[in-house]
Amino acid sequence: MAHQLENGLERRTQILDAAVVCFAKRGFHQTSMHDISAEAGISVGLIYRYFQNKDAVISAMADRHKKQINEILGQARQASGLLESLEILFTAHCGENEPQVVSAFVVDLFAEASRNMRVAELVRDVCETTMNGVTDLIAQSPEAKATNLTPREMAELIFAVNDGTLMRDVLKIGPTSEERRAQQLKVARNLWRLLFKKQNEPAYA
Amino acid sequence: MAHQLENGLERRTQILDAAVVCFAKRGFHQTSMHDISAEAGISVGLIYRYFQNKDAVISAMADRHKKQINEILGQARQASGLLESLEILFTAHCGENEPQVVSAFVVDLFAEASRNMRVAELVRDVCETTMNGVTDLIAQSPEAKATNLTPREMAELIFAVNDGTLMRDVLKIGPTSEERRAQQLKVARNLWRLLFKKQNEPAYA
Amino acid sequence: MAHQLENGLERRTQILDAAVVCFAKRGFHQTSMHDISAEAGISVGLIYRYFQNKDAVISAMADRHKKQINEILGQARQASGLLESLEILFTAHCGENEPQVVSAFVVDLFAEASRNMRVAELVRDVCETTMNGVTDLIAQSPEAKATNLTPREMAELIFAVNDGTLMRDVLKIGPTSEERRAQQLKVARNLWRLLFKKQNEPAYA
Amino acid sequence: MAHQLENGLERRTQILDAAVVCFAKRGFHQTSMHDISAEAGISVGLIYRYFQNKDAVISAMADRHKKQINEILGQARQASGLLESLEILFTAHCGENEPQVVSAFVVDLFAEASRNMRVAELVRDVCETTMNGVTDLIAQSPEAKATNLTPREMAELIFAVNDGTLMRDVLKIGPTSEERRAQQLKVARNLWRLLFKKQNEPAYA
DNA sequence: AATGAATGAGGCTTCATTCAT
DNA sequence: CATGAATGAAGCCTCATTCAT
Repeated sequence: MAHQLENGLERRTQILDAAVVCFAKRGFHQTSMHDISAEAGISVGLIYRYFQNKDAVISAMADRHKKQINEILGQARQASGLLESLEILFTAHCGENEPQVVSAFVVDLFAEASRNMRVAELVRDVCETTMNGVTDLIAQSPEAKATNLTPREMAELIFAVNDGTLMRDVLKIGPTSEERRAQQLKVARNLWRLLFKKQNEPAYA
Repeated sequence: MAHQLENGLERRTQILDAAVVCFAKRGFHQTSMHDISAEAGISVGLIYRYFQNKDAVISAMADRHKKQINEILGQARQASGLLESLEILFTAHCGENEPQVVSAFVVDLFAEASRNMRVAELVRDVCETTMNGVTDLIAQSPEAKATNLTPREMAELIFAVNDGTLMRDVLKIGPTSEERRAQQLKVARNLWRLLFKKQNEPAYA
Repeated sequence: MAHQLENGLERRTQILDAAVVCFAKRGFHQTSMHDISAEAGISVGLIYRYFQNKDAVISAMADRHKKQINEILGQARQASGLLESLEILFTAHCGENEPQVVSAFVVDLFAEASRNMRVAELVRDVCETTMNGVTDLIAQSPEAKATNLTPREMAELIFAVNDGTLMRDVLKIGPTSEERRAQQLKVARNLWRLLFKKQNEPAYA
Repeated sequence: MAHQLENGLERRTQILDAAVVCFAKRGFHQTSMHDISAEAGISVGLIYRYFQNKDAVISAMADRHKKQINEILGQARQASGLLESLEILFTAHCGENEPQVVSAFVVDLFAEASRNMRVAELVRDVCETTMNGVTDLIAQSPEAKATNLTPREMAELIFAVNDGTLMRDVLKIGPTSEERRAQQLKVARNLWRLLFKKQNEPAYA
């Protein structure tokens, strides 16, 4: 029984892993169920044992995305300083080889959210949760500069920059992905520098 | 002949007007040619007289988007101050009744850019052109604060915020669209305030 | 415009003609849309211009069946005597070469009626209309024997026999279809003889 | 071994019991093997241990139907009079709570017979056996009126009415199933009255 | 120039059947 | 004996595209 549940979860994971590859490559609605099954190395029919239909796969992907983001938020909370937290959050979508979050997929997710209520709710929830989490981190941090901005407003700026960077990432501007990521991080850091002192920077400096 | 060209242009415009409505509502790939023809009040076949195929319609949309953004950039350049310029650029996607730029469409456009080279090139071009334009505006402006940031870096931050805001806009968070727009503008202004002095603010203050 | 309507009707008729052949041969649910299109000599997609889906084809078939039966009832009403009327009604489903009503199709129609409300209503309506029609014919006819049966009861018996004969017809019992039909007619006539005098038979005989 | 055969028979019965429920509800070809397994409370695979394939289930159902009808014919033969015999036969398909014969299933069976030789033979056999049985009963009965009809012809009429009634039964005309059954029985009795004297009715009356 | 009927490939989904456990 | 995961063929339906009128 436990074995079956395990198997069920593994299959779902296997399918979602295949799906995210396809979705990132071709988008939700240009990806056929056959594409997913081929990528997963299973038959089409098997997908339907684990997901009611294609929409359910999309919703499950959105759901998994939410969980991944929440995990990353958890990691960010445990970082030793605000800037490190922000870096963890920011870097989520540009991890070395296999980014935990694939920009093309996320942009598609937002596009889908504008038409698919189920997805919209999930994405909204992600946004609110992370926004609140970061607002708290900022509020508890001694590093805020005197900018006349509330922690909430700072968080809003930070996420606007993160999301904008993510959105532009799909354009693949820049020679290599490494350079692109470095460039993106520099932009974000420029904002952080406007908002926060370095952790080890003395307050009076 | 001139008349026919006129007609041709009008037809193309009519079709693209219909297409953007459909694309924003349903996305590129869930919009059928029939949807567009119905929205335009013409027959399906007629679309093929003015566009080679559906992809050509999408490309033409991207092209038109590029022109619209360039127009807005032109307006921004003629504004009397940097902040006004930025506001013109920012407000492009949340004009009162009929926004010149519809967020759901733009997010779809970016999603499409990640798969469609022709679209990717157009969008990249838009980004570079506007980025350069704004960098110039900043460089020529006396309003920059001493932030250790180059005009380019400031422009990067500004566009990251603009795009991030656009992307989140599709989530329709906020009770009314007016309130949503007001909130979005506040976020952007918070960044501008970090970067620039008010136009009439004396330099020595 | 009239031409298009004509065409529309012709196409529908063409499709329904093909459908009834397939339905009689294989049954509603073993007939594929491809079967119908092949029989009609058109493409699958074209069927969907004239019918919303397969169920709509089935419903339309039921509807057409209803109209055909009503036509036959009309002919029966204009016959010169009760027995001739009954013969017209009875013979409807065993016309010489191309029976107006194909027994296998009708049995399927009844089977479908037990699961498909739309079809059930149509079939019920056919039954009631014809039953009422024959009841009237009997009531107005001088040929009824003194059997203590009301016209309605006679009609009920007559239709029970007609339908039972139709149902058994699908078993193809009997060497040739001609002999089968002759045999079926004999059974029906045996009932009629129990109920009615011959038209030219004097009442006192 | 005996135990296994027993088990085998029980399993087959269990499966056929489930199948007839599904078949009556949805028809042969809209019933999936999964439907049957779910109704029987067993796994899909198990059905294939007892039946070669779906067609074999259908054939077995037809076979069982034949046996049930033969049983009913046996009961009818042991009745004390012709009319009672006929009533037993007629009532078979409208037994109080769980009719021994479900009309929707039988109509489907006839529909199937028109395409499936194996089923057709079984149904033909049922028809002939019962027809012969009733012909004999009539021949041996003193209750026949002087109608100039042979026992065979009477049997034909009786079965035509029985089958016709069965076929119409699927339309569920009439408020309650009790009333419907009462009405159906009245129709059949009207025929019987035309053909036979009451059992205790003196011959000279 | 304009229509919309027609095509047919391709996508989503179901389901009979098999087979490893 | 029993399960149910797995397969893949086949069915329904949509839609980009063409073409006769």
